[in-house]
Amino acid sequence: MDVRDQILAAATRQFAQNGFDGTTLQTISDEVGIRKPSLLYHFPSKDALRVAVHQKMLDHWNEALPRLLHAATSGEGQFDAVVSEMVAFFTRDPDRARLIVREVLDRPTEVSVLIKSHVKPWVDIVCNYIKKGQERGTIYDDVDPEAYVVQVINLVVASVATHACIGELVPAAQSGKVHRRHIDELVRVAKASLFKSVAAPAPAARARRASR
Amino acid sequence: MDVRDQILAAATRQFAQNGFDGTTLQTISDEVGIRKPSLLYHFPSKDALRVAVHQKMLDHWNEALPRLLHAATSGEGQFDAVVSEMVAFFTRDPDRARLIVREVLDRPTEVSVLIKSHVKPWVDIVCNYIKKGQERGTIYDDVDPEAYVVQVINLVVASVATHACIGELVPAAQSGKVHRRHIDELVRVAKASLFKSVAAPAPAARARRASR
DNA sequence: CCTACCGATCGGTAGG
DNA sequence: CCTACCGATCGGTAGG
Repeated sequence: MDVRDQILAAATRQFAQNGFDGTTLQTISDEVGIRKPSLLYHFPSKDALRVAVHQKMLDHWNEALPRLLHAATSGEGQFDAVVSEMVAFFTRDPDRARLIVREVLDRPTEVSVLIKSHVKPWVDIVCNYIKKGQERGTIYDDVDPEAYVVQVINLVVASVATHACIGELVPAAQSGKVHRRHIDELVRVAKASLFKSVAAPAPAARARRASR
Repeated sequence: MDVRDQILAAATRQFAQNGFDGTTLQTISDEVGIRKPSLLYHFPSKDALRVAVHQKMLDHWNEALPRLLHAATSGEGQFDAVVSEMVAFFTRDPDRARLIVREVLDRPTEVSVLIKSHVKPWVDIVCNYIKKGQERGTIYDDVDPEAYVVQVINLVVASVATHACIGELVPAAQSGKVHRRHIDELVRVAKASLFKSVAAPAPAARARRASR
């Protein structure tokens, strides 16, 4: 891996973990194994490094989103695909979620314009899908499409970002994946508040009931 | 208002807005109208000030929670009371939500032990209520009580904390309260994914449908 | 990519 | 509650 990518990786980790103001160019340089002025040769300022970190994540996101939105086409399957891929995207590297939440808190106005240009179009697509479902009668009539989508995104990102801390309230059902219960319930809440047809409980839920 | 409270108020606002590391004792002193060493007379260190800020919020919370949990006793009413009071508590001063989210990100292990001692007992109470509802048949069988409660708390706090930024994706239905749609949908999602009986749509939802 | 160095600002102290 | 001041560290530059 070339030096520039090492710097980006270290910066991403530390910005997510300790925040932008809580991170110094010194600690990033230390992690990479170079001197501070060498870092400033690759990125002209701390702020330029921050922008580069977020640009890289945005690129990842813009590449993943269209693929999954066009992958599935049938009713409930599409919804599962979108939510599952979102969860997968963030759980694969929880620092992504933490980074977003921090940026939303630190620079709300800047993130707001970025959301309107990059996220809004995708939200609208899912909204249209929900409205069609309402006309077809498969989706609850009193769902507020825009607000619903925003809440689900909010729920997924916040859930992953805070899981390391909050997740300990929900002990693992068994060894292995610690956050399966957490994520399963998230998906269940999102679906149960959207689709009229209550499908048969998922295997995980059935197993849980059996063990009580 | 005495000086100590002024310092606490200014610190709360700035910690929530710019984070702990993004706030300096100088800017807090400036807001209060005193010199930095005078601030350090009231609070021995920056960290002591942080602890005091969080202690004050925790006191508020510990005072509000038992009152509302014992206020309502009947089925769906109790749930509404708890969620509504939670939303009210945080929207009354959104900085409270931002402060919590920041602390969860900045000091996950410390917050974790605090949650286990101060929040866990209340979560257990709500969980028992959910389990009774499941036996009685009023609550969905495949709800995972602990995970559900954690997700709802997560949703409320994150929703309020990020509303200033994310909320702009959901334009106001009309003048006045900008976030009514946002909050209404939050409560709807929480309830629709819990209670089997789908009550008549709320007035707001009916009005929204009529306007389409 | 390094050494050497800079002004500014940080949290905190001395002393009144 | 103030003035005066401190060592440490910050982001960043000069120059090679």
